[in-house]
This record gives sequence, structure tokens and C-alpha cells, in this order.
Amino acid sequence: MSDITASRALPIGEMSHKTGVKIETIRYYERIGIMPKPVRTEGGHRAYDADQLKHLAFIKRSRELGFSLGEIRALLDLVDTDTYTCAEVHEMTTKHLATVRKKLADLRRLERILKDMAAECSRGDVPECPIIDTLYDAHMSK
Amino acid sequence: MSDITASRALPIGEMSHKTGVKIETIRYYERIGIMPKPVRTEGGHRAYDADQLKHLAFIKRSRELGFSLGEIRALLDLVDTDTYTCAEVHEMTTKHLATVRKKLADLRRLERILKDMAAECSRGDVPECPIIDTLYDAHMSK
DNA sequence: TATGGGACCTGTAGTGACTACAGGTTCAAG
DNA sequence: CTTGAACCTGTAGTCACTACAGGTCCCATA
Repeated sequence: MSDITASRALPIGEMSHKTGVKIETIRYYERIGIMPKPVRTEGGHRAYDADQLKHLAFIKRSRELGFSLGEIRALLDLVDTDTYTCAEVHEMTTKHLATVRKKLADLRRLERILKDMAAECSRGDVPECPIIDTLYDAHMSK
Repeated sequence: MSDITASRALPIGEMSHKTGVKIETIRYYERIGIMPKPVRTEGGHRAYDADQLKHLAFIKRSRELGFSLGEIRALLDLVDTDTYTCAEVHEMTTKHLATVRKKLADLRRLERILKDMAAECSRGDVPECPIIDTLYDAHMSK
């Protein structure tokens, strides 16, 4: 009666290898309750199934896209309860997109300043440096 | 004999106000040794001077530019020992600039994916969402 | 000079998202 | 049956703060 698609149980090392999430991190995810507790072998080793592999892959992918574990938890809760609407997910995504764009803007500004600082520097052998001067030249009591 | 430029001692609250660094953070900086220990009043309150204000402003500005406290410590060590050369500082800055540019590239890629995901979504009332599908659709066993 | 309340003190613990041990047990190939 | 890789738990460390709790001090006003 064994289904063709029913793959054997996956040990944690294989989960790690397939998703690129480190073993310690997988255990950490379980501890904080963002990964479900897998069944165990006689000897106490974790035995995952294909669903749990997808679950972990979801977390990995979302982390790569910059979602916090809190946000991912919320997304997974929506999905798991099967009560979510596409609109809800869309909202979370655009909200996250906004923070990403904010970070982008900050980093762009930052890049310009660093670039300008570096450009002004003569790279000389003397202890006089416009970079240091710029760093000391703070905008105080804003 | 008091110098005109010799300003009175600054309590920690004023340091905080002038630089925008929170009081707890200033004490934290002292604890980890990135801020010098100031003299104390009779009653044990910290009393900073103008140099220490500049020191803190340097840290603040550098943090805003994304330098880690480790990097800042290295910069300050260079400056404080008076043995630094402009070239050394330049190198640290361009190294940091490279990591900033790496982050920028990552964020740009990320923004595109999120934008595309959100665009594909119909925002409907049904629990079928291309965003969720995309998140589940991971690139495994790289 | 007394007093009240804001500013300050120390020390500890919590945050997020892991990472790194130490010191043990289990699994599976040969 | 042996051996060594893979696994286990539990704890502590990382970075850069932040948030208390439970006190003491400073100083402007009455």
C-alpha cells in the first residue's frame, strides 16, 4: 500500500542538506515553535516527512526575502489554518516591501557618503585624513 | 586660569541629548570599552568633557554609516595611537563600502522579487495565493 | 533649609536569529 | 561487532542594544 510519492523519513542532516538550513538552526526553529515537532525514531532521532521539508523550505525562502521569523510565523499561521485570503497575504507582502524600500534608500544614501569620503582621501602616509575628519564632524543636538 | 573653551562637565543626559545616543547605550559603550570611563562627581554621576562628546559623536556617525562597533573600535584605536595613516583608514572605508554595495545588490534583487510576487497577486478573497505558492516553491538541494 | 521629583546609579535579563560548543548516544556500513 | 559519522540535549556566546528593578543624587523652588 505504499504510495510511490511517499518518500522515506528524512533525518535532520538531509533536511539541512536539501534546504541549506543548518542543523542547529532547524533545531532552533523547532524550539521556538516555527517548525513542527517531527516524530522520532526508536533511538530519539528526528524523522521528518515531505510536508515538513516544504515547511522548512518555505521558512528558508521567506528568510532570504527578508521576512522576520515573526512575519513568517504569521504567514504560516494564515496558511495552516486555511482561513487566509490572498488579500491578507498581499498586504503583508507590500508592507514588507515598504520596509525593504526604506532600507534600500538608507543604503543608497550611505553608499554615496562612503564613496565621497573615500574619494576625498589622498591615501597618503600621513595621519591626516578627511575620512576621520568627516566622522568626527557630527551633526549634534539635532 | 580657566580657559574660555573649557566647557563645564556634561552629565550623561546631556551627552545623550546632544548626540542622539540613548543613555543606556552610552553606558553600554563604556562597559564594552569603546567609550572611555569619565570622571565621576562626588555622588558617582558621570561627568564628561568636550573630547568625550566628540568621541561619542564619532561613534554615532560611524554607526549611522553602518560600521560595526568592532570596525569603529579599530578606527578609534588607529586615531588614538596617532600612528595611523590615511591609507589605512581609506582601506577600511573601501572594505566597508564593498559590503554596503553587496547588501545593496541583495536588497535590489529582493525588492524585485517581492514586487513581482505582489503584482501577480489578485488580492482576492480566496485562499489561493501566488505569493504563498512562490514562497513554497523553493530551490532545494542547491 | 527642607523637599520633591527628575536625573542618575548598578546589575541583570531580554531581544532576534542564530552559532558553537561539550559531552553524550545512535545508526549503519564493513 | 566494531567504528566513526551522524545524531542527541543543554547551555552559553554573538551583536548591538533595550528594558527593567530598586535604589541614590542633584538642584530648583517654597
